[in-house]
Amino acid sequence: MKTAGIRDVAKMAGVSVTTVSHVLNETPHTRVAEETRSRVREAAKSLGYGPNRVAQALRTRRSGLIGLLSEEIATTPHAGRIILGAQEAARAHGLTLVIVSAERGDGAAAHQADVQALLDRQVDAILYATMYHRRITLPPNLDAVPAVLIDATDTAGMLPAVVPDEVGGAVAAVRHLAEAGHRRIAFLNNNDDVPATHGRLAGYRQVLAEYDVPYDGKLVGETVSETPEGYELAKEILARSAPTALFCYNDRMAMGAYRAAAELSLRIPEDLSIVGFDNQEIIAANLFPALTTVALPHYEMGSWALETVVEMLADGENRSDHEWVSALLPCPLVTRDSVAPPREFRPSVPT
Amino acid sequence: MKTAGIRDVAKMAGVSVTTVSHVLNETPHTRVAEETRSRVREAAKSLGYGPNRVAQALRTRRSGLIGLLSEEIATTPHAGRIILGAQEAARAHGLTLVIVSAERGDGAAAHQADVQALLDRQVDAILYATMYHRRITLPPNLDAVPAVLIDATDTAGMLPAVVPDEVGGAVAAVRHLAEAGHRRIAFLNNNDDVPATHGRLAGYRQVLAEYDVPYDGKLVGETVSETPEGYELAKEILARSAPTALFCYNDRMAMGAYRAAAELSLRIPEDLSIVGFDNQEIIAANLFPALTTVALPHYEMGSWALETVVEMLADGENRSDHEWVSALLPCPLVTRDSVAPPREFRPSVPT
DNA sequence: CTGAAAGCGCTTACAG
DNA sequence: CTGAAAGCGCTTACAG
Repeated sequence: MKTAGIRDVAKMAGVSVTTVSHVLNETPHTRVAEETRSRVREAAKSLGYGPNRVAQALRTRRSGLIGLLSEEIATTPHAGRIILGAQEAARAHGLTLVIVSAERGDGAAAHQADVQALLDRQVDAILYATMYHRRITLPPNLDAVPAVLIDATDTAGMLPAVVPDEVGGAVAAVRHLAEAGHRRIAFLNNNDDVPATHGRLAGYRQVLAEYDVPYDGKLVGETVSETPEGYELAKEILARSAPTALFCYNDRMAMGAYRAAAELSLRIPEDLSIVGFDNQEIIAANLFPALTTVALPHYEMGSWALETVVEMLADGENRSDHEWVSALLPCPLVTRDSVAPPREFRPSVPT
Repeated sequence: MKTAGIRDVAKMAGVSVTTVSHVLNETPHTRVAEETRSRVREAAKSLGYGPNRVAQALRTRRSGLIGLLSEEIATTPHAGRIILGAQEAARAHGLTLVIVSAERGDGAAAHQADVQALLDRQVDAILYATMYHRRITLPPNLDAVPAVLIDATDTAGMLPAVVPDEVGGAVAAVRHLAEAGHRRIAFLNNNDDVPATHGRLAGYRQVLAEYDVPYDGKLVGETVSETPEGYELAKEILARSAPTALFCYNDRMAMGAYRAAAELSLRIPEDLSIVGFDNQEIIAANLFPALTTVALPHYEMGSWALETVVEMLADGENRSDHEWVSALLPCPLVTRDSVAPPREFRPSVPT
């Protein structure tokens, strides 16, 4: 039971394979009698014919394959959402995603072999994703096809890149707190030298400036972004500076802050408001009260990257890679139940 | 700057393309002078030649592509781990994974189009994964190539399938509790009609029997496996039956149970031991105390499926799909800090 | 309006 | 030990 080929369709319709190809592909500038067209289409359908994409690829030098190289596919749902965004966009263009999950670490050399494997597969383009927003050095062979970076920028700045707007996300979070009336807002930051750390701090300071509240170093702390450390840091800052709200570097840290609050008998959000970052659903939605946080646009980055690569493929002759514009995608605030006005601002109307 | 082809290598080495093909592929039963071989290899290396896999695929009728159809890629890290397991096994065999994320739901008809797209791509085999362990109806065109089911079994039982050993996982969890001395162990179950629900209950009962403790319906409750409901259910059972330990259907439910315990001023694990299921790292490792739970073997299911499909491909002539054996993969217990002996069993040695 | 033929880059009997 | 040639299933100038 081998599957039907174009020759079978031609035979059945009583035409040449040339004609079959033309009608099935709707080749422009080709006159084929309408009657012939429908004969061909019927034959194709009744044979369940689908063109062999491998043969097409060899002939047209377009494989319709897009390579996605992603670090750390397994650890968080983040990579999954990038994949989903890219995959759905790919499907809309008749493209197929081929995935290779690279070793962790920015070993450009290590990734070179993965890129080569993709290149041998004749992928039309490559999406290169890291597990969190950072600057990387690219494997040199990545220049063989159009490529875009996801959640990363390259140190040489040669490739279009799509990254989350860390500053904007932090602004949304802190402004949300400020609008609720908070002025003593602590920031529990991470201490890595990554864009998220700097960007979120910048957003925090920007909102402070907007509201004319002076930056107070005692309200800001740094630690590795893990829950136990988040707990320690939250306890320390809560004890030291009595903030009415906490802006946490990420949801895991917020989880630690929840515990610190509970230990100090601070109710959330009545006594203390908390905003996180990342929108890790499984944490944010399941914490009690559910955590208001900022979402990272992984799905959107995946689809943006795919769409961009499609444009590059269409317009490849006219521009070189670095002339393509990069994107800063918004990090929307996801409102749940962890924010309320501070005690002193609370209107005296009982709920 | 087009990439080198086999012809370029042949020219450079001063041999025919036939010879190049033979030495690079190490075709068995082919005598080629060692001196010629090294000339060819040097030429290939200096040109950076890698065979065009598309052309190879067309010629050999083996694409080296394995399709992975997965529902719900984005929601949990589960799919990511399946992908990773399959991808790493694929790489070891020189195979490449192509991913399509299917619509949620078991619409065999909807998935048929996705399978067809994979088939048009000439994938050698298909891995068909669902987002959680369940029984499904297969799209009819899935029989065109070797296929294996991941985390699912098909109602017709035609395909090899790899699923987690739900019973065994529950046994490990409950036995762990029993070994610590617990006898009043509550089970907070899910109320869906899925294998996990039935399997985990069976495992629970099995351990009870082992320890000669009679099954007590009052210690078992069902709810949808979400945190708020888990909280309600835990509170109810804790109040009603005073268990010394809780076995939770999954980690999210355990998260609700933690809150119930806190509200009742029950310390974990001193006053109450809790075991979860799923090992959702981000919850289990970040809860306080860290949650002892049972891991689902997603990575292992991915690699098992890939390896099986490779065997089917190698031995395809001799057996039909349904003669291949399915697998029940172990769900190992991951010990963290949420289990201790019950009060009455505690040795009087202070820690 | 339709078709014969070349060729994409390989592999593989087959011949020598 | 090595090579000439056919062919995988398509698309695409080109001719008629």
